[in-house]
Amino acid sequence: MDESLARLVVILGPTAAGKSELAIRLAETLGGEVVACDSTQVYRHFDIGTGKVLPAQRRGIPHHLIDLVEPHEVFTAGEYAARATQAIADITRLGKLPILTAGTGLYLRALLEGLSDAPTRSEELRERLRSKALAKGPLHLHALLTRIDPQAAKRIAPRDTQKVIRAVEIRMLGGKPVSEIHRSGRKGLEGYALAKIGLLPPREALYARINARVQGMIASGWLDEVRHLIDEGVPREAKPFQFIGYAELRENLERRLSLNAAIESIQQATRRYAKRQLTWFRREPGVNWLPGFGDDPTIVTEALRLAHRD
RNA sequence: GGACGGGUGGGUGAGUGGCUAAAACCAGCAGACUGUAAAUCUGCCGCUCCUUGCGGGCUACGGAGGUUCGAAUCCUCCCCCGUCCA
Repeated sequence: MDESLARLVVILGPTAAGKSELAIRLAETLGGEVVACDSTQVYRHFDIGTGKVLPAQRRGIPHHLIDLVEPHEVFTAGEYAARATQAIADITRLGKLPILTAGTGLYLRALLEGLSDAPTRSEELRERLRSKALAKGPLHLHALLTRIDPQAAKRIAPRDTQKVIRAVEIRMLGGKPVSEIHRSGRKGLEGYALAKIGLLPPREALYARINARVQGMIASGWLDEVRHLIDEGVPREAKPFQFIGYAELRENLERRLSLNAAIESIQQATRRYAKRQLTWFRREPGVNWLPGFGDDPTIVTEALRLAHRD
């Protein structure tokens, strides 16, 4: 492999597979720093439920791209890509090895492959479209998209209002059909030799670990965290309150849901999330899949070998 | 011992003679996804066969019989569960 390229290790896999732990181990032995690729960990104050590695557990390894914005702010894949590119360059310049822990497929793709030059989201336009969808039904918006951008409409399910709105937005703000914009420039990350390591524990074991992890989060004060967020006035519409668990626990605090029911529902949502992550990552090219958890010694050994090989 | 109510596919549960392999929901599986992505959305979901078709066969609504051209649905007996009375 090209000696002039800087190395970049990417650890990807479903939630609870042990990405963070593996990243720290690799960082310790290879002289690296961790860069999170996780859409939820960029939010400050939402710590336990998002599975952040807290400073005390980082064993001196710097962690980047965590706690970037306040709960009421909107964060986007494009912004992530820009900041991650910067962080990776900075780490490399210091002579350290950047190690990405990727749970959010879209963010990883935005970073590695880049995004097309499409307009960023416009809250005003979205508000208009959303109320229209509410008044006339989700299919109405799709019909509108079919009129202004038939190609894009064909690729989006009529009821997928979120994606329909995005397509309409691109078409209206960008002045060109979505397909045309997507065909144009897409600048990905360049200049790095990638080592992609995928964690793929057996499904049953993964689910068991997810269940246990949710219990563990509760035991370590997740409810207090949520109570505190509410007391601090974080509005219920704030984006991070959509993350798995936060809505359920708020309901529990409002006495509308028993703790057991909340826990079960969180475990279930997390299992489904893990499945969606696996579906996404399966298509990721060039991944070296390891059949176990990131804290398993044999997996660590394998991962070290893969991280070295370039 | 008596009186009711009930036993349906992995779960909850609708169906009360043919349009029913059996609604709906959940779980599960598979998939899509270029700025909300821990989001949003789609498909499959008894077994099996093939020429993959609104295709064929088999099995299925507690058990065993019966009525009927036809039964998850009606009748008989039995088993189990719940509530109430003794």
